[in-house]
Amino acid sequence: MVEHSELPRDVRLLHSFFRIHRNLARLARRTAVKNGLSFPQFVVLMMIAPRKKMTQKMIGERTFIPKSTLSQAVDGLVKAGYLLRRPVEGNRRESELALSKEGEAFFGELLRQEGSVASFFAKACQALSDRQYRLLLEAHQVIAEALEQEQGDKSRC
Amino acid sequence: MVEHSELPRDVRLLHSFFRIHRNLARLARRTAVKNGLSFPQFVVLMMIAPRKKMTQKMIGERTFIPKSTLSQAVDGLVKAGYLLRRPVEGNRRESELALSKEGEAFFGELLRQEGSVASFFAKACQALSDRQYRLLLEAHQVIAEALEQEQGDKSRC
DNA sequence: GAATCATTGTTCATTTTCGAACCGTTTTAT
DNA sequence: ATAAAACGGTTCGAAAATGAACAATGATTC
Repeated sequence: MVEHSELPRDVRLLHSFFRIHRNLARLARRTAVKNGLSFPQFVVLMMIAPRKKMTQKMIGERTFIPKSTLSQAVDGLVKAGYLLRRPVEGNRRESELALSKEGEAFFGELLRQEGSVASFFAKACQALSDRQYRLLLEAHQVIAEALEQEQGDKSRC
Repeated sequence: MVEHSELPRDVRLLHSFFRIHRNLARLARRTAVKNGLSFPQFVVLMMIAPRKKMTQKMIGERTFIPKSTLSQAVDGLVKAGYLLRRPVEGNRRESELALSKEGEAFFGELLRQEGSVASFFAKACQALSDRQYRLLLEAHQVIAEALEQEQGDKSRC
């Protein structure tokens, strides 16, 4: 194992997230494929599920999925009957996407499957104390905001 | 904005990581492409940089990059002169990969560029207190271990 | 109100990634 | 010692993801 403590703080933070990142990607992809979804499709459902409806534009802004990819992913989900697509009222340019009954059932079931990403996070969750959990979410919030700003920072920390 | 606090703890944790995940993927990909690397190639360098040398097998185990993808990524890096490849001593099956002088310089420079993933994490880093930073790494360690075990958990938390 | 510009989403050609079959090497079993 | 199985890595065809050009709509300016 590499001696991470020798690395600068920022690089170490990057590595820490990278490790989770790779695991998340691996587990999410596995869950998606097992259920006949592409990875972007999984991301779209993940994003829309708690809100029930969103515009395609909004999904693009939040997920950073390139719009050509997004367009195709959404198209597949609509054809599969998991999403309902219609133009936004009073704006024929944007599309509004809503989770269908079938989509809701499908995705709920998918997350509940043994071996799904969610099941692993359930386990991870149990390994954290309440306090750890709360502080983790707070820290993530701060970090996400930093990553979503326009410019990075050259100075080390 | 969705009312995340209504979601179960595990799903909320998943969403929290997902947000960082998408940002990390976006920024890392941007940094990679800007420097003529594919995403897996970036991951390989990221992994090998602090250790200087690793076997290809080891990289595969830690990154979860499919071996066909990994093989091609490594091949490109070798051809570009960033990695040195030779069979492991006493085992003609595995290959040992080492960062070349050029590779080290290249990757170091890449991380230092304005707008690189690392620069964004430097900024994020500054937004955290020492205590937050320490607790974050601890929590990540616990979570990564849970994700890397064989089986997930069906029960909620 | 016509012309120009910006925005949202789609299409399509290209590039990237992946899984399956495969090859050579090492290990295990008999 | 030989056969069989396991392993690490590569190759190659198929599938997925991407960027660039485009079409349709909406906003802005003169």
